[in-house]
Amino acid sequence: MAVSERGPRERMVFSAAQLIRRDGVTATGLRDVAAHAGAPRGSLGHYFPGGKEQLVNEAVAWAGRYAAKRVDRFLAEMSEPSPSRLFAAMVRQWTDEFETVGFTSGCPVVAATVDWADSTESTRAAAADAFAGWSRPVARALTGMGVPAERAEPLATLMISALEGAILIARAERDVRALTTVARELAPLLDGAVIRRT
Amino acid sequence: MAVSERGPRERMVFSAAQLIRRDGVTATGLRDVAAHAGAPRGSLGHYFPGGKEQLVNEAVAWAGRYAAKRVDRFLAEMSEPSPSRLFAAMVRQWTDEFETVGFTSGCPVVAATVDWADSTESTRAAAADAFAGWSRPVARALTGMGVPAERAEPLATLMISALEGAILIARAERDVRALTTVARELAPLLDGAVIRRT
DNA sequence: GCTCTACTATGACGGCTGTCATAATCGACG
DNA sequence: CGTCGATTATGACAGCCGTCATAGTAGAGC
Repeated sequence: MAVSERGPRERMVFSAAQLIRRDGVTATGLRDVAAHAGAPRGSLGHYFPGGKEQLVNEAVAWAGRYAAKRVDRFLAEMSEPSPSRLFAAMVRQWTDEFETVGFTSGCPVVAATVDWADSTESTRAAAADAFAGWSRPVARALTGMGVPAERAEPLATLMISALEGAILIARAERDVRALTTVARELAPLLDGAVIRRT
Repeated sequence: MAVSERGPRERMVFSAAQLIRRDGVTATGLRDVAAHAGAPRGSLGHYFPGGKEQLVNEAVAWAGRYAAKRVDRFLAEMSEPSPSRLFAAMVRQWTDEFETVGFTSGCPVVAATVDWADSTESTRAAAADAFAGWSRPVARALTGMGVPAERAEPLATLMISALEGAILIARAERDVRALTTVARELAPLLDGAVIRRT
C-alpha cells in the first residue's frame, strides 16, 4: 500500500468536494461524482461501503486538512508575518478564485453544514472537526506572532467566521466586495492584539 | 383583497423558509412545504405558478425582510444604543434559538446561496437582495450612533459576515461558543468607530 | 497455469422529486 | 337559483436518487 499514485479513490473524494461546494450535498449525485472523477460508477460501493455518507464525510475532512495546510503555507511564504497579513492571504485565496474561475463554488464544509448538519450526525461531526482543524494552525500562527495565548483561539474563530460569511455574501452578490471589506476592517483589530514583537 | 388574515399562501412561504433553513433548498420538497403549512398540495401550482423557484425566492425575500425588521426592533428596544450592543442583540437572537430550540436550523438566505447560487440566477439575486436589505438598516443604525458615514456600510458587512460565519460554526459544533466569541472580540472595534457622541 | 482477491461493469429496485392535467368543490355575485 | 371564478383534490408522468445484486475482468502470488 502507501505509494498509490493519486488513485481513483482519492480522485473521487476530491471530485465530491468540488461538486459539493458548488451544488450542495443533496444536489450532488454519486453518479456525478464518479463521472467527474473519471472513475467507474461500480467502484463507489467498493471504496465507500458506508455509501454517500462516508464519501461526504471524507470530502469534508479533506477540505479541512486542505484549509489547514494552506494556512501553514501562507505563513511560510510570509517575509514579515502579522495577523492582518495572514488574514489578507486567506481572503486573497478566495478573491483570486472568484475573479479567475468565477463565483460558482463556495466552501465544502459550509455546504455540508447547511445541507446535512441536522440530518446526518457523522457529517455534522466531520464539519466540526474540519473547522477545529482549520482553526488550530491559525491560532498557533497568531501566538507565534506575539498574540497572547488566551486571545489566539478567539481571534482565529473570528477570522474564520468573518471569512466564511464574506464568502457567502460574495457568492450571492457576485462581487468580492464583502471579502475585501472584512480584510480591511479587521486588520487593525488583529494587529492590535500583538503584544511583544521587535 | 388586502385584509387576508394570514392566508395559506403566506403560510406556505413561511413554512418553506423554515424547512429550507433546516434541510437546505434541494432537500426541501414541495410536498413537505404544503404539509408543514397545513395547506393543500394542489394550491402550490395556483399560488406559485413559477414553481419551486418562485416559492424559494419569496422565502428568501421574506427572510431578508424579517432580519431587517429585527434590526429596527433591536434598536428601538435599546436604552443606550451602541454598535457593540446592537451586534450583541443580533448574536443573542441566535444563541437564544440554539439554546432553547436546538441547533437544527440556520439562516435560510445562506442555505439558498449554498444550494442554488450557481444554478438558479433568480435565487442568487434574491439572496443578494436579502443581504443588502439586511445590511441597510444596520448601516443606518451605525451612522445614527455616530459612526462616520463612510465606515458604516463596511462595518455592517463585517457584522453580518461574522454573524453568518459564527452561525455555521455553531451549528457544526452544536455550541454557541463561536457566536459569543465574535460578539466579544468585535465589540471594541465596533465601538471604536464612533466619533461623536455624548 | 491456477486461484484468489481487488476491482469494474451493468442493470434493477423502490422511492422520491417537480410538474402538469383533469375534476371536484366551494363561495360570492348577479 | 344559476353561474362563474377561485381554490382544492388527485393522480399520472418522466426523471433522478442511493442502494444493492450479479456478473465480469484483471493481476498478483504461489
